[in-house]
Amino acid sequence: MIRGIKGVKDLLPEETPRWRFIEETARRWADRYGFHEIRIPIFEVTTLFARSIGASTDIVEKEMYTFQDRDGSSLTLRPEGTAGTVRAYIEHNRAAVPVPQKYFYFGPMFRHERPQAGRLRQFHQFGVESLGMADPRADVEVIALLWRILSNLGLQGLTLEINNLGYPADRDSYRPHLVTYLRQYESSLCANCQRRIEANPLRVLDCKVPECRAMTETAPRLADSLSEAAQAYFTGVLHGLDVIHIPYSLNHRLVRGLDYYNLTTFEVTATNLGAQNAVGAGGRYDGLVETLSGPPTPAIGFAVGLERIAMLLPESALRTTAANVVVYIAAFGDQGSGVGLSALEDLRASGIPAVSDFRSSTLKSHLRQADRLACGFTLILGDDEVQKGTAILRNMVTKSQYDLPLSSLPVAIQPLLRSS
RNA sequence: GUGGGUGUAGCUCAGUUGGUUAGAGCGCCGGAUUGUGGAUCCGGAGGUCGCGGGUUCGAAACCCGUCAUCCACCCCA
Repeated sequence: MIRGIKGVKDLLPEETPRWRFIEETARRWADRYGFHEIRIPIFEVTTLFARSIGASTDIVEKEMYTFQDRDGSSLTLRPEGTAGTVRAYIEHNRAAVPVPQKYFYFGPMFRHERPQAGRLRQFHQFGVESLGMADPRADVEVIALLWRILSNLGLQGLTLEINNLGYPADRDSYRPHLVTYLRQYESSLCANCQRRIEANPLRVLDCKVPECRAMTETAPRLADSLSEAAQAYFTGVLHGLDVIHIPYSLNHRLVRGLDYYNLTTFEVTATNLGAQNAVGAGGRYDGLVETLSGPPTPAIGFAVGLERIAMLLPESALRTTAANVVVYIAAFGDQGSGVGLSALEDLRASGIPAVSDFRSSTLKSHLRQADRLACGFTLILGDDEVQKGTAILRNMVTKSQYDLPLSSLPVAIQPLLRSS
């Protein structure tokens, strides 16, 4: 048996309704906030990701699906959506379009990680990117959209955490202070964090090991090294969130894993998600467009993990939207089978959903299938009916039956379906 | 990449210190009802015990290896 690839899942028909519900909700809110859909390729030139995400990040160092094209160039399955979106923004000179460029996207992302609860190798994200506006209200707009979508889906136990990473210059002046502090207590940090002191000291703040947490509790804070401009900007964002009543909590430890973030960063976490508890996250990335050789462009965005949302989505959220009435065609016998095929087609042509199971040859098995398929009505069509030029419509709930003329089936059936 | 758990029927799982023919519930098929579904009753089908080796008179069980899967570390959505 050929199996699917490790960490890559099939979504069977039983689960696609909840995915459609999530996608439709996200689309609806994105539309209300003035974001427009963009569809970008699932693979790009490798250097795009290396330059945007950061060459020393885990994603780029050991998690990308990279392969050689036939001409020898290096391509990579996208591990996230921002890089490609920004590439498209630059390539199509969207900076010249005189309105804010606000995009959203859906799609699969690929990272070679060890699968576990809430983590797959092919997973799906919904994300938005707001390009061109260096205004705290743009941050508020993006965060509000994220919060509205998750709240509207009925997800419970969510927390919005937010932090200010400041400008690159702020972090440059802060980093030596932090490193000096960490060096003092190097021996009591976990092995990982000892390595991080050189590679990425800010990530030590995000470590979950209790000893490291205790150590960093009294570490110098980035917040104290921030420039006035960065502090003023962040104050503007928080004020905006207050004004529109989006609940948040400050988390000075919140450091994102991608290099391109600055100023506002945020993350929504959920209880009941296991170890991978981030549902969605994002932040401002004012330098990225320039890094990729585009014009200076402020920007902010987020991405949410659709698998994680699907895990959290309460069953009650999938309110059974009054399903279409489906007619089951129970056609059997030499003549009934043939007439049944045209009855199916006639109903469908007039907009009535109709199904049948062609394996069934007796009325009994047909009715059983109609029941399993939860069809509201069954059209019984055997040789006797064909002789009389009629068909019997059975209401599967009330069990009442009506004789209908075969010659005008769709017309005769309509009012009976509606009255149910 | 590292660590741990679990692999027995379509599904969820039992299976005694190693001992006859490997079980249950649900599901499936058929009959009671030869043209009327769900409920009930009766009957039936369905298993290379993940795979490969080893120990043993004898292995689903013990040992080694391997694969798959889940969870955690790490990392992240």
